[in-house]
Amino acid sequence: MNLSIAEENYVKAIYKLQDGDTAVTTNALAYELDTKPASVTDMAKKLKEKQLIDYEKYQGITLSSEGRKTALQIVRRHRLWECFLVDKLAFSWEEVHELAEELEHVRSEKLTNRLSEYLGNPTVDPHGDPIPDAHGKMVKPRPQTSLDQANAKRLVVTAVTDQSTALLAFLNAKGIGLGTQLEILAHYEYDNSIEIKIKHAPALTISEQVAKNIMVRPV
Amino acid sequence: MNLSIAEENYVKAIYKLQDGDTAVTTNALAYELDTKPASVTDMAKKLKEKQLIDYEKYQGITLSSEGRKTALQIVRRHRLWECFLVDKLAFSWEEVHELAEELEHVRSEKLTNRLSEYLGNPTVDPHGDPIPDAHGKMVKPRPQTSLDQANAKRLVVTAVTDQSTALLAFLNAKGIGLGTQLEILAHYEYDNSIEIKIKHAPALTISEQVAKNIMVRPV
DNA sequence: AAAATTATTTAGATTTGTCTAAATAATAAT
DNA sequence: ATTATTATTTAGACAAATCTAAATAATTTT
Ligand SMILES: [Mn+2]
Ligand SMILES: [Mn+2]
Ligand SMILES: [Mn+2]
Ligand SMILES: [Mn+2]
Repeated sequence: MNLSIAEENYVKAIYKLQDGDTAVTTNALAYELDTKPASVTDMAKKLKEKQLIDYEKYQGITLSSEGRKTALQIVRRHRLWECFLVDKLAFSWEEVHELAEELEHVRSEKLTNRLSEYLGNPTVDPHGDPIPDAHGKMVKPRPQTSLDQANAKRLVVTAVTDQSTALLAFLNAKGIGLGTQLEILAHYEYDNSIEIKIKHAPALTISEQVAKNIMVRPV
Repeated sequence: MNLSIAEENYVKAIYKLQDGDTAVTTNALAYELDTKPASVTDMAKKLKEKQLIDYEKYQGITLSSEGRKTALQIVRRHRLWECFLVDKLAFSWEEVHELAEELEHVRSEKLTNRLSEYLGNPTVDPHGDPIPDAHGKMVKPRPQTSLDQANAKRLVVTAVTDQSTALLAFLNAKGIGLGTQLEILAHYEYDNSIEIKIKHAPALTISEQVAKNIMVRPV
């Protein structure tokens, strides 16, 4: 099956939005891909034709098993390139998504596998997201919760769910990255902000919105 | 100026075919890009509109100075990725052109420059072709001639002009690569074939066609 | 200098991916 | 149970990149 770049982007977006077997809505997909619902409907028909998705009028979209396989390959390439950019070319984590968005469309299994090997077959990308292996298998991430719901006091950052440049740049500024260890000093119930302390740095307070997007596990 | 992948491929092909200020013909470009002359004419109008080429009906195509700048950037990216694939991912020289043909279209100066730096700012690619620097400047290659016209007896291979997989695979089989030192043992005037000797290997005879595509200089 | 050949361009279609505006379906509010 | 709102689809259009077939220009041969 030879997919265009546009088709690949749709398949990847559906994969991202599909939670379990809940169908993805036309509007959600349009918003994610920064396009119009009418365009999504058009593409849905094409992807159904190619048997990458299950789709019935007004019923939303789910990936077929073929579609899921395809999505995992694209995600694999995306995350491997992100690793390359960060580990080898010294890009920072907020710069790589956009570039990987293009690099992911170079469809060569040999290239992908060589790249993976060259990087030491990494299992997570610079944002803490798991990287599918050549067969589409991902390591099950160790149990993690968002920072706003963490019980333990001493935590380590394992991933970031919102990967917008804005949030990542904010976290950079505050010295928070993957692997950063932190301690919860206080929860303020007024706005659900959280006071945390990172080693060798003054305590700081972060908003609920930020805390929701930081994944952590007990250290 | 935001160019599509198709437009970039045209600009690069024109750059490749244009020898000095001789105009590139519609047919030559169609053949190079594996497309039809009618399509070339269509694209010529678009590229002229964008001021990347000079073009008048029936008069052929030449790059404008803007077009030349653009072409050099694409060539730079292409050749850097080829270096990456060979030097870092252990691809062999006949495999990389096709992949670089896609990677070259990721337009990020930062990525390009970081990649160059990571590779040690190479000045020639795996086929012996010079790599433009960030300003489009290339090292002037040291004087070289094709093997069929070489006078000296002891030579070193500096480049290959035909980069088809067929030729490169043939050269691999015969143990000939960039930097290979060889000695001319005989010219056979019957078919202009050449007998050569590479260190630690039996002598071999290569056809005129092969010899024409191997660039050498005296060792 | 015609005639024949080759090169190039035009005219008109097609495919892909997108859009706007209008129609219809589904869902929520009264 | 209507009505209003929201979500989705359809109809029709457009730009990009390509094609085939036909027309025209340029070049070469006789
Ligand atoms: Mn993408
Ligand atoms: Mn990522
Ligand atoms: Mn290309
Ligand atoms: Mn090359």
